[in-house]
Amino acid sequence: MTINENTVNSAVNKMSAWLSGTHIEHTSLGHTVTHTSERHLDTYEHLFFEGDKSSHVYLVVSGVIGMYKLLGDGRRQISTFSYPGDIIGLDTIDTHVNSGEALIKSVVRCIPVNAIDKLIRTEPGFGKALLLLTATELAETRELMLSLGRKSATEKLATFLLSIARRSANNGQDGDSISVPMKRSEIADFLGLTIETVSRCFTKLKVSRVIYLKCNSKVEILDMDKLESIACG
Amino acid sequence: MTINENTVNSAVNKMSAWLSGTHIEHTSLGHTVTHTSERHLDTYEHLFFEGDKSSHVYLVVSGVIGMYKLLGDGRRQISTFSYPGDIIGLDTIDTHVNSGEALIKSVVRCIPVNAIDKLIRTEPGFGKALLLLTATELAETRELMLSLGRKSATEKLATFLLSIARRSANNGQDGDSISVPMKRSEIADFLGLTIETVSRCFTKLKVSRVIYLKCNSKVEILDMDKLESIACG
DNA sequence: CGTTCTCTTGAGATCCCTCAACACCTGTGG
DNA sequence: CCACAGGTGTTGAGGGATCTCAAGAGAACG
Repeated sequence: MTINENTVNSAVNKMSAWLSGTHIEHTSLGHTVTHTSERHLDTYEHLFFEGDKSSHVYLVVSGVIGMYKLLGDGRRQISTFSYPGDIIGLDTIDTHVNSGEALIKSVVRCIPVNAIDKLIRTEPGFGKALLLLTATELAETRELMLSLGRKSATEKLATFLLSIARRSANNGQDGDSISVPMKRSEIADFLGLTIETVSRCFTKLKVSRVIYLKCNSKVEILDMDKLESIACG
Repeated sequence: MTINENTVNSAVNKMSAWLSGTHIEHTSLGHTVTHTSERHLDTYEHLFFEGDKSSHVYLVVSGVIGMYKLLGDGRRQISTFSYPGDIIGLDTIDTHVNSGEALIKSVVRCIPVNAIDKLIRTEPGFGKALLLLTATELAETRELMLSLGRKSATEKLATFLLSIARRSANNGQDGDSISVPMKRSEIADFLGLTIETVSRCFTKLKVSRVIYLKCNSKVEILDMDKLESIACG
């Protein structure tokens, strides 16, 4: 078996199918899958908190979930934003190591962990697909570390906007006109900056005609080459 | 199956046994396992570079391997240090996303990826153990992001020393007298700082009697409570 | 006993943070 | 319709943590 990007995409698709039940109906696991349920979250509502026992894995159906950790004095680091199709809880062994909060109204499908265990034992390829997804998430997280540890504020923001643009393009949407559903404070906590610095960097990119802001949550990328060269230093 | 820290430790042990062959001898996979080989690395020798096709997964036998990424202008971010017992390549799908370099003379066992695939298909529990390891590594990486993004220089160094101390204690060694096998420049590239700042923070911890330096690679922790309170902000 | 590499320390520069004021938007109630 | 309040984003001024540049101290090695 050759493993490449297509394999991963296929794993993502199959995974979504498995977890939302379309795959499973035809198997002996139909019973288990009827136990999955949807959960609707309002803006700022939490899916779970750091330290909670982990009972489920979640498939994001719509909206955006932010995963974060806090320091004692309130400093926050958002480790990832989870979009529709993403799976939440792959970093979880026994208890949640992050808190998960809906940034906007969101819907998730809840899969009990014992259902996951059962799928691993009984569905050929499921465990492998889960492993590929987790490996991909690990690789992405380490890419982020490069941003956090070694890039300047503007480089961080450019990198962030590019990652959203690429995600958009991968989903068949326009990669040049992107939607940024999170607030400045959430971007700041993701990039290890303050809201003021994020705002100033947006202004800098605006003034240099690299981006155009239709509104605070709609960014048009005017000069993709320049954005990429800023992002890579 | 309840998943907790013991499960993970057991997974690590079993994984090491599987990959070094002691488990496998008794199975039909003895043939495959004879294809694993050891590789000896000198200080600064690379195991692989970012972008290389990934042919193997590696089990660290001795020494320390640093995994890192570079920006175009030479800025470096080390994403993890791999110690004996650790597995390298869990973040890898098709090509390596990091470069792997030996920080000191090291030995690794090389397991071809197709052998991994075979083990997943034939050894019950192997895929699950691999998934647990990858999930643990993801959780640890996200913990690091909190350090990188939100902690001060001294807090970062304290956190780093603590993590080494905990690893030592877990291996049955003295957690108060730890070995720091990496240079200042490697610590700096791991914590997102400069060597000068790392040096100054060492001095600060020394002067405030939290640690004592026998030599540059041997740190004695004099006040564990204080070190922990510094690390958590 | 030089040479080289690493680490430490100091002085000044820089980037980002802090604090503060204000602009903008939205919803609410008079 | 306007006044007002609360949330969010922008901009400015000043300060501080870390970086840069530079010099020198230690350690390792032939």
